[in-house]
Amino acid sequence: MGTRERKQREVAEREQLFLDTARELIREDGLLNLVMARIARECDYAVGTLYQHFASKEDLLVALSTVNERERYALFERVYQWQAPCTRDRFFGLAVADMYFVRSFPEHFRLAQFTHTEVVWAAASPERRQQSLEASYPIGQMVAQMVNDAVEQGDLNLKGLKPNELALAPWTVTLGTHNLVHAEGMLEQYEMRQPYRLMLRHIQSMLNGLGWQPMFDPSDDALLDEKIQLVCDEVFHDLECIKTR
Amino acid sequence: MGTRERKQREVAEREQLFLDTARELIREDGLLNLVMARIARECDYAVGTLYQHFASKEDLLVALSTVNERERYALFERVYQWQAPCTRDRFFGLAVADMYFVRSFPEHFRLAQFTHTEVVWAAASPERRQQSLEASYPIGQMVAQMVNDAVEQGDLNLKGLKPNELALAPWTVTLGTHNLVHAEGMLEQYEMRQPYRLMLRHIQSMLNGLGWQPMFDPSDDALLDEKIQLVCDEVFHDLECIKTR
DNA sequence: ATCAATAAATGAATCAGGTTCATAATTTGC
DNA sequence: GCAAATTATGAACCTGATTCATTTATTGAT
Repeated sequence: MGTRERKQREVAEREQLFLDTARELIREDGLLNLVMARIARECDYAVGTLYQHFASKEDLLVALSTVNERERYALFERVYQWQAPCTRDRFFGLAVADMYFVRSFPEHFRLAQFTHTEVVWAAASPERRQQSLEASYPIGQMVAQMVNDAVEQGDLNLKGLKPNELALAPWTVTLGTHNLVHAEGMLEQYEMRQPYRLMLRHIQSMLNGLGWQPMFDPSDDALLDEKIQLVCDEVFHDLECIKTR
Repeated sequence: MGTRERKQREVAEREQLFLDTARELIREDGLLNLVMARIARECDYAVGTLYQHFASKEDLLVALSTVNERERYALFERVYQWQAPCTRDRFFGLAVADMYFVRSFPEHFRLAQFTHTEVVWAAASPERRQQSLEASYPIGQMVAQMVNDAVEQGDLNLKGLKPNELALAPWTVTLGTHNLVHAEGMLEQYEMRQPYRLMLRHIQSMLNGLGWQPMFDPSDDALLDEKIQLVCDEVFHDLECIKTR
């Protein structure tokens, strides 16, 4: 009989329900206002049941971040599979994918930030931490592979860096941008609009600086639009196109 | 009589004591373990007295972040005053200054991140928020001025960007790096060592990408050392030189 | 179908820490 | 030296995470 596995499936479904509800509550009230009892109540379960799934609030947050990370992987994977003729366009696609990701999971950036704090990280169960790392690891591998592809095509010279070390450069640009976008009052102060469009432009400047061929004129707004559109059309045709201005 | 102003000074001194103690406690136990009662106890005051200075825990954190920000301004200011012959070296000095800053205030990055969260930001008093913005504003002005200087010298072309928009590029690189360095288990996973040295190299690549003259060969380790050393010697001679490897 | 054993669910009780506020101590003005 | 005003105090209150004794449901054997 499949009683045992039905049971397991039910448990897994409930866990997903808890996580989905938590994400929704975070979206509504913010990460810092998330209340465990509220999650349980919304799902019509007792707090104790919630704690049967998650060792602590931190444990739940790491689990949630892991789910998001898998979703991110899925988006990056689509770019990875994209048979673009130009290695640079393909890599640039990752930055665009990142924008699709934040649109769907606007709270992920802050959440990931939070879960990777020592205290929080330590308060999650070892299994959760393991799963979290396992979820983000392949992203790094994929990115490294795309860098390697470019090197093989002769479009890029590592100049002594490891693929991941080179990829760190654009990574910091996206991360830093998320950081600023989420910082209340920060960009407003300097009257910076369209931070994400600026991000894409700066990514292009960065790729220029890394010597990734062919060079790109970052001041050519129309060309940037074109490159963004290319990714939207060829990789994310089923999703509503992102807007950068 | 100077009774009134003596009183004011005493109050200001106590506020500083609270803030210094808070910073120390955060350094010891981490931001998330900061306990208001503990701050008061360490300073031999009652909690109520602490709350006479700060409207809430968040208010205290914003105040602390502001103090740090002023310190950062002081470091940047030194770079700004530096009469370097090369506008690019001078701008690069800001990134080096940032490293001096994180060395002295290792928890500032996370703190600033936290205080600029909507909930926290909203829970601080309007005056604190105002002061916080006022503390970071001149940094932006200074950076923008350095960009303008470079444009005037003919070392840089804004290509349609405002000075702050251009400066955003290296800013995101530093911010993203802090982010990753503070993310438990993240860089370790990809075996990335010397993240801050990589940061400086990537900053140089970014400046190349932005077309800031003269160009720099980012693969030249000795040259990078030289540029770092230059800033340490000419701007921060009184401080122990930072190490990037 | 019934019963004992086992597993799972429950939510009241416990505990930690932020915040308040009535009371006590101190300072001020006269 | 005294009343009023100011400031300091910390016990009490409140919210929310976590636990665990009790209740309820499931399983397996007869």
